[in-house]
Amino acid sequence: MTTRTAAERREEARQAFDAYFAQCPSRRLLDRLSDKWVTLVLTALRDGPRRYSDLSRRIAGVSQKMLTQTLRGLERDGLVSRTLTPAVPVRVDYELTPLGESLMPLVAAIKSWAERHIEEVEAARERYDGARADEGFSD
Amino acid sequence: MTTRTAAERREEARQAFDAYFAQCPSRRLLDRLSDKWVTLVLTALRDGPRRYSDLSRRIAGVSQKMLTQTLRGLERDGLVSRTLTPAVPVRVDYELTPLGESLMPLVAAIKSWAERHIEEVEAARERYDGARADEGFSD
DNA sequence: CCGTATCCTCCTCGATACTG
DNA sequence: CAGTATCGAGGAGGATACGG
Repeated sequence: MTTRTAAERREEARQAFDAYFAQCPSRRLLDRLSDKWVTLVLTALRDGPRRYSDLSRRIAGVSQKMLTQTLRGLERDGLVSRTLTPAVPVRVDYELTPLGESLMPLVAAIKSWAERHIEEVEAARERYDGARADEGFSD
Repeated sequence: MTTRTAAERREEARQAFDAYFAQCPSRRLLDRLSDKWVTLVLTALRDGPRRYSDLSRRIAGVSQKMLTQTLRGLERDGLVSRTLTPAVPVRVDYELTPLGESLMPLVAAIKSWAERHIEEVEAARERYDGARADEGFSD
């Protein structure tokens, strides 16, 4: 039996792997942090609560959709808390939770590595691109 | 005078911000690490050099395209080195550079935070989703 | 064995318009 | 002020086929 082709078996393996991979804690964390707006929002909240409109102004170029979506995600994950003050007009404040705070050292660590090593990376990149250019493409 | 609309000014701001943001070292690092395959490749190389075909087997579900693309990127950034042995058939080995090695503690730190706090995140998530469900959507 | 080139499909994100 | 709803463009990534 096994009328499955190699392609089919591969496909199954991929799906099983995806399912497993989606559960991986480090992966979930990286997926969160890698989001373009997440670290910016977290950083904007570092010094205390901020209003929605405040965040929207401080974080240049963010659309309403992405800001809301990002905040919702962070709230859902318990990294940020949302406080609604029912007045007219309404007032909404966002703030880091203790869990969110505990993440900040990690952000700092990333920042630190990047600052210490970015020049090496840039240099490597130029070497690499330079080498490519040499090996003649010339059309 | 500025005949620019608010939308136009916003667009300019966004582009300027994008350009600035793209330069940010932490961002570049996060963008690299967040790539689905990067951490897997780095981890697969942790214990020494590996052949291309070896990596392709160890990393379930990766396509040739993505594996090559990932390795090229890492090589370009100086995190991984590529050694070609001209035989028939060819043999290619990949290995972490010292720069690449220096990144591993960071990966470990992420792994560690995730493992320590993932349950809090999951719990928060269930609370959040549960609360949503309560506030009656019932269409 | 180690790739590159092409096509094609999701899926994310921004723009826009509307609501409590 | 603080969102939600909808739509369309663009890019990332997989399948497939071919080259050194």
